[in-house]
Amino acid sequence: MLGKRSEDYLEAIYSLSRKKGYAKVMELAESLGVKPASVSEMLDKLSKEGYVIYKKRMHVTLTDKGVEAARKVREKRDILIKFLTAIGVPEEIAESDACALEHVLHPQTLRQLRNFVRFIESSPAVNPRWLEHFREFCRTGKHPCLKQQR
Amino acid sequence: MLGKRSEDYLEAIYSLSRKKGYAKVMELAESLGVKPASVSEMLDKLSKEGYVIYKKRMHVTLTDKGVEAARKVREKRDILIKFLTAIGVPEEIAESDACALEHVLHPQTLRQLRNFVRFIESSPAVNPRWLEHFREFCRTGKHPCLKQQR
DNA sequence: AATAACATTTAGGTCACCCTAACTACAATG
DNA sequence: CATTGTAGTTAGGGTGACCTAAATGTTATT
Repeated sequence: MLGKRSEDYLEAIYSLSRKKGYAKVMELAESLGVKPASVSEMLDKLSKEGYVIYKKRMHVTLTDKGVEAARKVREKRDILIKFLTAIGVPEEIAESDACALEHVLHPQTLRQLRNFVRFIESSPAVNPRWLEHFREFCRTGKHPCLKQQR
Repeated sequence: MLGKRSEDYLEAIYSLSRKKGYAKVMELAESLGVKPASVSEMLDKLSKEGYVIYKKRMHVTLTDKGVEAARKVREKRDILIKFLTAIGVPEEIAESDACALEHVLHPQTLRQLRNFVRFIESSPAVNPRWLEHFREFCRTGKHPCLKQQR
């Protein structure tokens, strides 16, 4: 089974490939915050496991299996980013947290998050009332519906 | 710095201590899903680092430092559990996911999650309208406000 | 083509955790 | 009080992911 970190590598290869059709060791090292030696190593593993096509000193491409895996990762990540930014986490942080989160969540949990994101997105208004309220709550610490109470 | 797994150990010790005032190796192994040998080892480490008081073959207690650390973990976990169950993740799963999540989240993310939980809790109604709507959305896949549309 | 500059790989570690198997301390019971 | 069972420890390994330093292959420049 695909280790947690392997998924990150696949996703990184996927992203980098979108432009040029392949990825290089250096770029991967850079984008994963890791030394080239580690990438080299990991690529061997991924290639043995059939996720990438990789001959030493050549560039990397994903196999079909690899693409599929990478897509799944991307999809999860997107849900998480959307959710996190919706509740007011700054983009930067949302992205890196999403990265970390996607590994550990139970599919059911992910399903609910997906639901939640869809729920927000499918709301009649661009900013549903309650989301507005939430934002205000974050600013003021008070639920706007309780303003005049107490 | 306290490794991810160390936090789990501290939290487990904390929980087990609540009743009897201390924890035993076996219980910890059990509750962490790990063999006693591993616990023994970890306890040595935690004690060297000043989080627990532990003499071989005696029971374990947390130092003040240990309690503080454990409390932080518990607090994070609670927020996460509340949030996850609020969006409809089953209790069981929410608990184990919360466990995994607490390690990886940026403080800012956690802050927003905390906000979100408080927001829900401080709502005038026990079940705010939108939460009802969300539940319905989960069941039916449709946003209730759009019922008669298209 | 020779050399310099850069990209990649290899070899040999480290670190945090976990495991098994064999051992030891201890308490309980006959 | 000797025996047996249980809790805990030790020793020795293993794994995954990372690193540094020293090759080695590749490309570009003169």
